[in-house]
Amino acid sequence: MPAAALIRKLEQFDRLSDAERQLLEQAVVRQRAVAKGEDLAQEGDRPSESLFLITGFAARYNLLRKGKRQITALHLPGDFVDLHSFLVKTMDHSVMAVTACTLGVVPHEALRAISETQPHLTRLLGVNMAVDGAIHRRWIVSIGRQSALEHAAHLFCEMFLRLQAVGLTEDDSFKLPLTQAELGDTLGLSTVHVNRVIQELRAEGLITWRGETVVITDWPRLQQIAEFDPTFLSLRREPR
Amino acid sequence: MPAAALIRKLEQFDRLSDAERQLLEQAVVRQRAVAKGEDLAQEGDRPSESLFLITGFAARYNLLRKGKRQITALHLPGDFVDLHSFLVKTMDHSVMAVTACTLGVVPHEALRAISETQPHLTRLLGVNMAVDGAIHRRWIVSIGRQSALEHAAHLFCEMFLRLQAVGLTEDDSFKLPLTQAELGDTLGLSTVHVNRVIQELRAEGLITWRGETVVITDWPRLQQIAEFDPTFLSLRREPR
DNA sequence: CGGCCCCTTGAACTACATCAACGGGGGTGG
DNA sequence: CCACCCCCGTTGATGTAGTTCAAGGGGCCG
Repeated sequence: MPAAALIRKLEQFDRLSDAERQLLEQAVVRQRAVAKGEDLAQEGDRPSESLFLITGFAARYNLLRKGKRQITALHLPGDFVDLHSFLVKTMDHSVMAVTACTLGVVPHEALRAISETQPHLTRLLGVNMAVDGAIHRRWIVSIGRQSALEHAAHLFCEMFLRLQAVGLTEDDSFKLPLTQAELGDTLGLSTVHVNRVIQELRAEGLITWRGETVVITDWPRLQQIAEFDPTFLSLRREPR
Repeated sequence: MPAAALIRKLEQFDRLSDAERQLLEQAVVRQRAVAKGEDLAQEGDRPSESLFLITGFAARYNLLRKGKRQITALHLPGDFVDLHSFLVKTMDHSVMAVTACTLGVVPHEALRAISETQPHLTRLLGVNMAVDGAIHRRWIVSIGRQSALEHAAHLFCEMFLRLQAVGLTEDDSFKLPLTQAELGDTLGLSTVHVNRVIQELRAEGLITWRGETVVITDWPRLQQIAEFDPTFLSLRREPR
């Protein structure tokens, strides 16, 4: 069932019919494995297929002169990493495998076929893109107007809820397979400062983070510091 | 022809048939005028219609505790300000009229009808959302990893090309009806620093900006400083 | 004529960046 | 199996881009 992760993700937004589930299964023509650190796609590419994560973590990023890097999205199982490439044709960013990943491959022809005959499924893929956009906007707010501590707190809240929605949390903990340098490129901070912010979150008793395991030890206060409001994730199932 | 601005915008991406143009005209059930400074929509709303700009400038924004504001998108004639509300139901941000605006009102029922029977038009609305997302990502890169000067330069490049695409530039100049405070909320900077950055752009001979009129006096260098690559705007017409 | 906005300038402050260095753990090659 | 080394987290010291506070002046609207 290579499409299982994708189906679970879309079912966060609305119920799928059996027929729709079956169509999604058929749309996944093969799987692809990518090693940690490899690129799944690169800026400037004009791919003929879109990819979603079955297992692993991936990140969209852009590079600037002087080697600065900004990560613009983090993706986890069930997420499309480049659904938009079906519509906008040329990639405006690269995508890297943060951990080893397995991916489901959906040809653009299959997406086009869905868009021609499956309005409801098409809308759900649209919801998917819209939620990506909502997350992007919330990141803009965090980078633009919150302190490093608040911003980091917000990211932990977001990752917790997104992982919980796909069954990848355990009680108050989850796996976060990012280095502090990668987290810096996500938050727009230097590695050194990320380290200090993490230590402050720990010292305040808000989280622990050893190895890959994050434990949220004071959710209410973390949420309050981050000014986290989960609405933007659209994690409620309703008719669409 | 209340839908004219919208039609022109969608035709940036691909040709429309006469039938499609007519459907868009019918989808606009009325117009709405909003005074400068008023909100067109507010965070938490669950609107039953989407709005696009016929004339004027609008901005999406979020407020934080302590009154900090971040603008997450600037919109100009032809742009939907809340197309996603059709799919995600509840607004995760507010929208304000930066200038007096006239808006086209498209009921969600009309969008649903289009999604049921007009796959090509539906894809073009999807392109619209995807480009919004691409702009969001580029803003994340600018806020996160570029200096205030580079970021401001990038915004001027972006606004110039987007306005040019809808015929609102004249040679190298365009109207930018933003105050420096609003620009600060867009760039994630204080008003004072915006003022200094603008002065530096002027001193370097890159732009002039008096009243509402911006003139780009050295496009190549402005683009180079900003690391501006127009690809993310998808301003090429191709089959979708 | 009065009162706001809005732009502008100066001065002091601070959050975060940069530079430099070290220790531990895990993988790799000899 | 051991040794090396590189990546990753951590800490200290210093530098700086951007913030904050304060104040004045010009234009436009009531």
